[in-house]
Amino acid sequence: MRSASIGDMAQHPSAASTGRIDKRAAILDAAFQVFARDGYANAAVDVIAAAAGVAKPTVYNHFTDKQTLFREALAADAERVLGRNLAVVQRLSDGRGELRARLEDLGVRLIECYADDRSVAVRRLLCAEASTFPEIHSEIREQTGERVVAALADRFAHLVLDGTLRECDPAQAAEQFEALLAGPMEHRSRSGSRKVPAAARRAIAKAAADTFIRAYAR
Amino acid sequence: MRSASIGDMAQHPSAASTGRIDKRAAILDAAFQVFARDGYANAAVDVIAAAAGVAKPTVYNHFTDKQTLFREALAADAERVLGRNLAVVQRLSDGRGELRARLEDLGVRLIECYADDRSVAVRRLLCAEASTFPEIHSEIREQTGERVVAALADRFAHLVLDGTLRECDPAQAAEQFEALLAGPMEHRSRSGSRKVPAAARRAIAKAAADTFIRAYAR
DNA sequence: CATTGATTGAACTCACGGGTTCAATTCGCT
DNA sequence: AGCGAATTGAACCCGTGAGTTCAATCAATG
Repeated sequence: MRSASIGDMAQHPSAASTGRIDKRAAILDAAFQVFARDGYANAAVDVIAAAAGVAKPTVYNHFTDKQTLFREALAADAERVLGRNLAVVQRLSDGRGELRARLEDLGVRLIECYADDRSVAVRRLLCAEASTFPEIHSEIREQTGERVVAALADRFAHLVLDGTLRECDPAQAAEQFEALLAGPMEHRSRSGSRKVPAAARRAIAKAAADTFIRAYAR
Repeated sequence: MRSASIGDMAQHPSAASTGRIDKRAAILDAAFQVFARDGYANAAVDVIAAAAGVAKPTVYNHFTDKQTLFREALAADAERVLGRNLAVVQRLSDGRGELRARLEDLGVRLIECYADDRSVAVRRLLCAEASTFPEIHSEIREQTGERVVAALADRFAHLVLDGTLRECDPAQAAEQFEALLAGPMEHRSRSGSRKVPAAARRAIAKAAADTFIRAYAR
């Protein structure tokens, strides 16, 4: 038994009684973290195996090669991110309060998703390896960013129908609302690589909601 | 100090009669292209040297190592991109026509810069190697994206003073205007890795100007 | 023309990492 | 207990690429 794997098992609470099961999940998880930290090219399979508390051949037993491992790890995490985003967007329909309050709330929650470490890592990896993995770029991006905006557009379409929003193209409104959130977030995270503080995030959501209402509310 | 750098000062883009001069510029240019195409890790110095029409030791004669070469190549191209963007923003002050027309024009031109191959490559490399080159991330991003938005904010401040825009925070307005351009552009370039057609770009600029005016015009 | 310094090509060192092999071991299950 | 599949560790092969060395060459300057 490797002495290096001491703390590795501790990551997974469910790994207590895990003899040999769900090695696969552990590998995927470790792979994503290492890829996110070192980039695809710099990530060594040996390191991933160690991080997963697993021997290198085991990795190649589950995934044919490094590329496959990368694809699956990225896809898995992208799935989670997508799920959280969609859940947040769905909430908009439940809201019964003021439009402004509902939009601000939505904004804050979307920004939370956007700023999440895993989410940032997914976007970064996607962008970084877009040229070497063209397939992934289209697959994941389309099934993630695309669908979130589509879901948002759907919500907005309802708001147009019930007269809360003026007549407009819901898809465009959704695109722009997302842009009003993501753009300033990007801008903030430039100066200083530190995380954008919660207060600033609330301010961004407020500003986005304000501009959006001015442009789209009836 | 290299005495060879004497010739570097002479910015002779025409390398026709170039015996040994401005090898440096050629290397920087080739380096950027190769880095942009293959990513930092996959880019081989041998290949860069070949692309620049130069021997490998010559590369190491001008730049101590691969990292330095990367930094300088990226910085040089980021400079150009920044210059073009600032020039476009400055134009806004000259405009005498309708606010809408001026904003749409600005938008189209900014999108042009944004969609330019070199510009895309700079952003991609910056994002991709942000974790391995934290310094670059702050240096370039601050002195590029930051300054463009700042220049735009300055223009908007004038428009507030002369009553064209309502009273507002020009910095926020600038951030949002840029977001309304960049966000949808990103969104378009996701589905399909092809370039966003000119018509779609005009539509994005139009939509951005429209939303912006609704939110910020007096 | 000769000196000086940049340039060249080619070969070389060295570290790193993807992927494989294999015998020994362990696990899950009956 | 015992069987088969999965896991392990360790060594190994092999390509690749950063960075260096060196003798030969070239361009310019005095």
